[in-house]
Amino acid sequence: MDIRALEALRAVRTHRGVTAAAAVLHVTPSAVSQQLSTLQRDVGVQLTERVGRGLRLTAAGDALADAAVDVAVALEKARAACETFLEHPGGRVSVSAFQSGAELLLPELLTRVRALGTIDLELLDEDVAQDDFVPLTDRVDVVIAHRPDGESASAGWAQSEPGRGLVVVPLFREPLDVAVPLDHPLAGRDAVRPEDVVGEDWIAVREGFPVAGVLAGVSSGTDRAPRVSQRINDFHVVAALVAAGHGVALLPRHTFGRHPAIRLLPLRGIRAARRVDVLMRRDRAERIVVRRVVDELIAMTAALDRG
Amino acid sequence: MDIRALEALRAVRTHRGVTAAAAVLHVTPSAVSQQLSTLQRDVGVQLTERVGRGLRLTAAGDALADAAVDVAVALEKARAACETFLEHPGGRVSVSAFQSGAELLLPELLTRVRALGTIDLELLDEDVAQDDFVPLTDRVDVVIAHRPDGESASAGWAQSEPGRGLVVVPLFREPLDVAVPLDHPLAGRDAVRPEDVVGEDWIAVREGFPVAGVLAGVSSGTDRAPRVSQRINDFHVVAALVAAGHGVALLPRHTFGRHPAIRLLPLRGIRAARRVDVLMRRDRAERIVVRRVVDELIAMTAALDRG
DNA sequence: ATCACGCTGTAGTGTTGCTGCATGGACATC
DNA sequence: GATGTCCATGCAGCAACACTACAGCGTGAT
Repeated sequence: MDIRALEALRAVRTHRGVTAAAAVLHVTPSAVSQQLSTLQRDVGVQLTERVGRGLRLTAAGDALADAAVDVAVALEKARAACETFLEHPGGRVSVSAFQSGAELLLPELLTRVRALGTIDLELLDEDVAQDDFVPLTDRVDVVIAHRPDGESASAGWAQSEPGRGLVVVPLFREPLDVAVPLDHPLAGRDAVRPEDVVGEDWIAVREGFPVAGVLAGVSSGTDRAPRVSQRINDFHVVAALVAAGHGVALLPRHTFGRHPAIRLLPLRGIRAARRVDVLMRRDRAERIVVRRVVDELIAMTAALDRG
Repeated sequence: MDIRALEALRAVRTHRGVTAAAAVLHVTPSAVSQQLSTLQRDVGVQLTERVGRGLRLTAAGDALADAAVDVAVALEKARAACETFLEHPGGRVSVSAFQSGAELLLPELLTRVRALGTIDLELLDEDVAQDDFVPLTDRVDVVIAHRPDGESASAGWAQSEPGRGLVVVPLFREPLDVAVPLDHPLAGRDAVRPEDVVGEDWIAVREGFPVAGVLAGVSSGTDRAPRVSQRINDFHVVAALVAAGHGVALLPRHTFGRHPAIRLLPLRGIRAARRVDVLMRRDRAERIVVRRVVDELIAMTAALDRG
């Protein structure tokens, strides 16, 4: 029973296919396919089944993939057991964050981790759809992700059920405020209610991306649906559009609270917020250096609302 | 980090040397040595150190070996997870027992396991010194071993501390009675006391073998040491010698209670007994078929004194 | 009907891990 | 103090394994 084959099985599950799995494992699909077949021959049970032109794990394959997580965790614990005898646990840790989270967190994180000494961080900004955060954990040690407030962590992140190989560490809750230009009629207000702003032209994020659904909550207290005039993912572009008077938008408070050309108005009456979490593969989370990095993130965000 | 290398590390620890480890792994010492060096290069910590002309694990190596046990257990759990989807979990299970235990248990065990169906047993009788039962678990799935009564399991079996990779399942406690020939002056008694028999000529087992120390307990209540005239390990030879009037001996009650030519006299006043345990490597114990076999052993001996 | 996509075999190749043997250090014996 | 034995380790050679490249085939989309 080969470790690499178990790894391949996990990858096929999370990425729903041999080809995608092969990509993250940096091998050809043929190699993954062969690993699966040898694994299958070894255990004597059907592990995968064709569905359409794709592939899916059987119940046995699913169980084995779950067990494979424990194997990977045990292996990483073994490595960690040795690292405790090293005076300077070094190594490379990759961290990815969605765009605005990266802006808010990564500079200070890099400063703090540099101060720790021997860990060298590899920062990435990955702007992906909501469903693609979890697969990212196969390529990146620490994934900083966000999701709409209100969902439970296990509902927000697929495969976060215990044993499924995902560790979720909540960092903070960040309110989403209504951004208006400085010369907007509401700009002088301390806060707004949904009915105050539901009639505006809205600039939203693309469908499928995190917090896209939050805007729908604005209309929940009213009888109208918000009118979305633009769909822009980059919050800085959104802010520039708002500043220029092309509409209003929901923007994260901590990242854009000090923007000079727009005004952020808290929403009263509904919970408009996103939650920022750290996602990790359970085995990666065992690495001491990874733990250190996450500890820094927790310390950095301790002052923020943990909600 | 290779599984086989971790396995090699464990073997080097239990067998105290590269050569002995290589023997149980069915490879050359050179291969084991190379596995250790690649493992060492991988983790970056010294794992072994020369001591005399031999080799010993460092603290780091010891910790890694402990962690390696968990890896092996996780791997075996993975295999077991697949086997639950198999309707007939089959496979080979090897069982070894010390000589008299084998005589008492193995015939019925074989009958019972045959009745279960697809498991094929590989029986072995291994008469080894007390310290050599634990290393046996590397070659045999289920080791039936015995030890003097009164010792705790962790004292009796090296490496049985939690995490050390050994599972101990107590089976039963078997009294050791004084065997005398039928025409012996004491043969009519229901029981004897140490002072009754301490002056006899004793036939004992060789030093270092299980229950060798129990005879010393006979003299504890008296001021004399028992006179050992012969040292014979095979209980049937011992019984024949006793029957021929060449001395008395301590023999296990359940195995020799019905011997026609000797009489077994319970010892009053001291606890003269041995304990029979099942020893397994933790990873081997995870196999479903191994569990089945052990369950049969437990059921077979349920009627005996579990002490 | 054609194309595109995805998984799976097969042949070829590069790497890996093992064996066999020689070396050097450590303990025991004479 | 010299010799022999035992044990771990390095090196060369070899065999087995795992991956890549490519072709084939089934499925779904255009």
